[in-house]
Amino acid sequence: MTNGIQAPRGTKDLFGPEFDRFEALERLASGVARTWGYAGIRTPVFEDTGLFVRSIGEATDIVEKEMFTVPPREDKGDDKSYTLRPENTAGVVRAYLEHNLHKTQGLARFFYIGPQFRRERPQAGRLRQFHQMGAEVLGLLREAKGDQPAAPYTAYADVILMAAEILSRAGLKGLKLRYNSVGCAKPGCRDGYREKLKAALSAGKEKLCGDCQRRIDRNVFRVLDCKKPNCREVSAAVLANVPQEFCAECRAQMDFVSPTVKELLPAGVEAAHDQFLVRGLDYYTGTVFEFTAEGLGSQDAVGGGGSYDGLIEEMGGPKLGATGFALGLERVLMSQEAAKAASPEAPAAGALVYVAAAVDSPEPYKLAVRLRQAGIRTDFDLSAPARGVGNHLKRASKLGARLAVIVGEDELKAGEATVKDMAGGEQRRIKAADALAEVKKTLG
RNA sequence: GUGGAUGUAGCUCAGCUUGGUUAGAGCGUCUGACUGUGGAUCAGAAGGUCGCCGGUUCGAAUCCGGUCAUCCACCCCA
Repeated sequence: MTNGIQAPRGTKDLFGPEFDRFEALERLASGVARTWGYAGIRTPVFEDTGLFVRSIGEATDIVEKEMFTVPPREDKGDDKSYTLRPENTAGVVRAYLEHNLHKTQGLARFFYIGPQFRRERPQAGRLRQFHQMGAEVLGLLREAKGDQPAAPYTAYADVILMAAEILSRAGLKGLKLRYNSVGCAKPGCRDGYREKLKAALSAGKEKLCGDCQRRIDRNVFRVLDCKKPNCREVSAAVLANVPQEFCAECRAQMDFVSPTVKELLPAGVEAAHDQFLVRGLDYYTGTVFEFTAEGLGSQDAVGGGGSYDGLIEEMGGPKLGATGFALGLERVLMSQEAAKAASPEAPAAGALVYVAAAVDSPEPYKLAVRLRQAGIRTDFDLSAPARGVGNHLKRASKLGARLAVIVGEDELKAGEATVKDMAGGEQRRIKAADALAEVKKTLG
């Protein structure tokens, strides 16, 4: 067909077996998100242009040259400029604030699935309308306030592990997780490192490509991301001499996330700290990450994300942290097909188990992740390091949990866990190692 | 696009007619009673630019003007 109308450049029609695979992946992703205790959200496909400029950043490639923008219609007295969303985090944060969720639930966990739009030159794995599945944890208290303690770093690991779970269940081969810290906006953190990088890279400026020479002033970190061999050589030398230097909190975040994620990642997913990893959006702080897989050509990232502890405040909200990820569904499908993987079954939405951390330790969280990885819908409180048992049971009952698995100081010392039936109230102590089997048996 | 109504705490609303101490209630949230056991009850706490801008006034949530937003009906439409 050469003379008629065709789908716009960079878009595609989805039908037949492709539609079925797409739908199966959507079901898998939302099924996993639900077993991890995340609730769904759909935000508008377009938003005020300013929302993206403010969140993603004025000097980013996305905002500078890749947005589909509908200009204002001044003749109709309309001075609003709208833009098709290039990503979904800004919309979710906007909705979180607009509906005052920081006041009604404190910590919110959402997942979304939907089309995103970027006006780039299409290539394998890069469309102008593409689809993402993502998840966000919003409302992490960064420092203690009154009788509320600061949130632990669990949430930052949680989103990585959930993304890994989806990709792994999707049957992708050669899954690799790379992570890094990009520092935060606190004085002396990212700023200090940025200046040192700038100075060091400027010294070897002539060897860098034209783009990178410009990036030194505009956005130094993107130099580390350049794929050109000369630039890589220069940045490798620079990184060897200018070690990353971030604030205590950013380091602590990484010190928790790194071992926790490595221990709990699904089998077959490799993980490595990669100081070259940066992100193309300005709102990221602290730990960032990216997943790559086989079968994708030059665009080999299937998903990525990280924390964005400054964005909620930047958008006019309170000082609360957040973290999240997004997966490119078309890329996941490409990789899935290359791996000749069959469309996997989504985990069934069974009864809810609540894991109660009554002691400040990573062990209860690890237990929760293992239950989820076994397909059991499990809720875990990411907002506090530990709570009293009564407080936890109140939450469990409000969430409608069928079972509560309590790990407190006694249990931790003994290597045990208490499994309690929320309806009848009966409970028993078991070996922590038997918890999964016990929960499975009880749920039938 | 036309007409009507409404903006007060996270939610539902009272207060406005007749301007006057520190703007209230119920629900929700958090904390405690109950230092490791939930749903009930009781007590306490947090939470507000009274949509925004201007005017009148000694004084405005309250009166006046403008503006923005939302809702309803009509028109049109998937």
